[in-house]
Amino acid sequence: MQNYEIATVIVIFGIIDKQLNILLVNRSAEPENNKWALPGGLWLGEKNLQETATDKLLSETGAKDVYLEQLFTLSGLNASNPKGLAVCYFALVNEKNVQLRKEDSWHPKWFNANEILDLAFQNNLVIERAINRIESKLEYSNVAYSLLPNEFTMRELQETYEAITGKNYDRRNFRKKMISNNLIQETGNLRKAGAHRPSSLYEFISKVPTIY
Amino acid sequence: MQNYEIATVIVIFGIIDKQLNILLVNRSAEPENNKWALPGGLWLGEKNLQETATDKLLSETGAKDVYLEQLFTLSGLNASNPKGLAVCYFALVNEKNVQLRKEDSWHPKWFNANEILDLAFQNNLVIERAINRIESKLEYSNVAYSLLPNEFTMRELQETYEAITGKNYDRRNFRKKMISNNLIQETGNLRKAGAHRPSSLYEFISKVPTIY
DNA sequence: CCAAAAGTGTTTGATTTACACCCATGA
DNA sequence: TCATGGGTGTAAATCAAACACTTTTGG
Repeated sequence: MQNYEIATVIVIFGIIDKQLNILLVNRSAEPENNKWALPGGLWLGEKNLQETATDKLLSETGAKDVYLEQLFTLSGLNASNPKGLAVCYFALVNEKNVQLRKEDSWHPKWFNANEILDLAFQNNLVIERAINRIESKLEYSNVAYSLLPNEFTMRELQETYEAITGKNYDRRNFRKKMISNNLIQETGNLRKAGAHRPSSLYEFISKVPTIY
Repeated sequence: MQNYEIATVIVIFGIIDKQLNILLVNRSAEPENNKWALPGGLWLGEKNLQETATDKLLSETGAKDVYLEQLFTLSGLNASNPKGLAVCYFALVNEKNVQLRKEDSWHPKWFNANEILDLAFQNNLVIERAINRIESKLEYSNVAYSLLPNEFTMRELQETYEAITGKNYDRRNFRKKMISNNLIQETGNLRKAGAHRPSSLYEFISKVPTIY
């Protein structure tokens, strides 16, 4: 008789070159050996689920205090064991703070979210749902804080939003909307960056995840 | 060493006397013996999770083909076993079609969602999240189909919405919004119900759950 | 003809969209 | 002084909210 096999799986998002990217690992073990897959690990029941996912995220990226939200739970994680469960999460990290584990035999690597190949398990489904979720939370929540540095320009914020939704926004309207949202505020600092007017820097008013 | 204990738990909503109600059972077993709790059962890994929840819903209410959506998964289901997981669902049923199991020693019973007592496990949290989820889906999805009969009046639809959100709507604006939503259509039938103008009957155009 | 609920349209305000010019800086 | 990106305001359109009278029926 087979035993329960419970895994946490994380869709880790980052923005690279103004594009939404996802961190994948190349499996060096059966099943699905040598296929690209979402990072994850077995849940042993020693910690709670959220902590397990947090730990996995930390070990994979070095990222702490980032947005991490549960997506859903899938059964049939693994075709060879019907008693498999995958508890799926998604996380948003500032790619600049990420240290990938070069020595890792699983070769973690960023992939453009719009060009994801055929992944192991049901990972493509998980990614699709993760992207839907982040898009729907973008407008009314502060999720994006976790993708950006503490201070950022309005343009960087806009580019982050555009990377996620794939849409382009009018600069003036975007600014008005963001400010009227009461999610961000000016820090009072300026950033000089070349032969043009310096830009004001903003920060998120709250960095506490809002879960619905 | 303790073993994994994985349960599915369901928040079953119905409208009774124009109020949002939730089906609870009175536990007749340890742990939390004699406390009210959400219905649920152990997942044995024989079927997938959704089917397990569907089966539980059927056995508890007799309801089939209803809206059933996964909410989230909690660890620490059960204080005595850290390896416990609760995969939580919520379902919407038309209370008129429900047959509670009178002979059941767990005495299933409807409770007004606004007057829920102190429940076993983390069930109060689960209910809170379930109510949030249903409210946020109400406006843009067809979830309500599952709470209503196939044909219903505009007023019944409005009362259903009001029961869930706790708000009152203007009849004229509500009607306009519902029709412009493209979720419902007139069936062409009328219902005569007393000394007043008969009401048109409506139906949901689609009864396929929309999951985001 | 009266009581009861169903059905309907318009006006107002709020929100969202579209759109173009001036500002501060470095080279 | 010029090129570059940063910053701002207004008009039009759309959407949401407020609001009251007429219709159909049964008794």
